[in-house]
Amino acid sequence: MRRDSRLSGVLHVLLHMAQQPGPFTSETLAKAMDTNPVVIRRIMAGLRDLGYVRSEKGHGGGWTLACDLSKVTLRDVYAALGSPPLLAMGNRTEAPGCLVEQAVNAALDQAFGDAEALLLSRFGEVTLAMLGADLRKRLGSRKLQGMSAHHA
Amino acid sequence: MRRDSRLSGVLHVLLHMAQQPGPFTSETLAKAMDTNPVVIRRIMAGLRDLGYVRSEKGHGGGWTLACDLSKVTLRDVYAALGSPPLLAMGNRTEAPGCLVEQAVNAALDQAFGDAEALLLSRFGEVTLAMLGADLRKRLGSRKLQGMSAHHA
DNA sequence: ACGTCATGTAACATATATAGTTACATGAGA
DNA sequence: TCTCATGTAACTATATATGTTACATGACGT
Repeated sequence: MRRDSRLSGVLHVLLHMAQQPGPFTSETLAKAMDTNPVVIRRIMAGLRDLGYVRSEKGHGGGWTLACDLSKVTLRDVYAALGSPPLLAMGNRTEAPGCLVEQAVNAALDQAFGDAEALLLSRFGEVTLAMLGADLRKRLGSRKLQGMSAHHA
Repeated sequence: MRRDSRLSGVLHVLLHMAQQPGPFTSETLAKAMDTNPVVIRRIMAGLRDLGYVRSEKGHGGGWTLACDLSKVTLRDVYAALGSPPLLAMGNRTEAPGCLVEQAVNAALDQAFGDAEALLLSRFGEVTLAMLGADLRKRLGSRKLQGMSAHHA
């Protein structure tokens, strides 16, 4: 399987939602992401359970943001997904009897642990509000590009 | 499939080989690692191509170390495996047209890049000789444990 | 009440990558 | 020339993310 893209996907959804008031149906969001509504519900389930978003059934239902975007970090979102594995590599055997394997594991675990810690730390530094601000900046420069195209 | 354990596996092999003079057949090594000889040949192929080990066919053949263990780092070994993916996560789409996706990718790429760079850097700091020294230390304390058990 | 809409979820299908296994060709040495 | 060992292709097994279908649950409007 290709690499896990759920974090990327769910952030995409949240940022789309932050651009305009909701609610958004899974189908609408799925079309924007070129995927299936069930996939949306799947990756959003954890966020709903933690109260970052709300979902309503029936007419006028769908997904709504339910958190302060400046208080939720990528690390929170990652945790809401169930904290899936970060690294593609690991030890052959955990808690091996073989001393050779223990020596190898010790060295690798050190490096793996450092990398995971750094990644989580970086995730913790970025809020959804910061992502939104970056997006608005990108939207702004695109608008300017459009205008200069008009002028040209 | 569970996480890629080839680096762990090949280091295990190399450390075993460093403990006594070779050559070692794939079958011997496979038994020590509780796996299949073909798996050994597979993960050793890249190391052979780069000259870190040598392989000989026929009677008395097998695998031999062919490098200065103090000059080869985990990073070299990782590269010899073909530099497989380090991270289990990635972006949904590379080079997306959607600005939302671009904003998400930019944030994640930053974190992913940092983590990968750190991991490679850590790999580069550890030589096979250092692993061997750590192993001998572990072998030593096990021997002492055995002796104190005799005394008790 | 009833029909429609939307989520919730199970079940199944698809795709991809590692690991394990079998089979056989190649080549070295006794 | 027989045996041993590597080199490699091909196939199987397994795990996981993703895509899809089907249906139950519940909310809203008529």
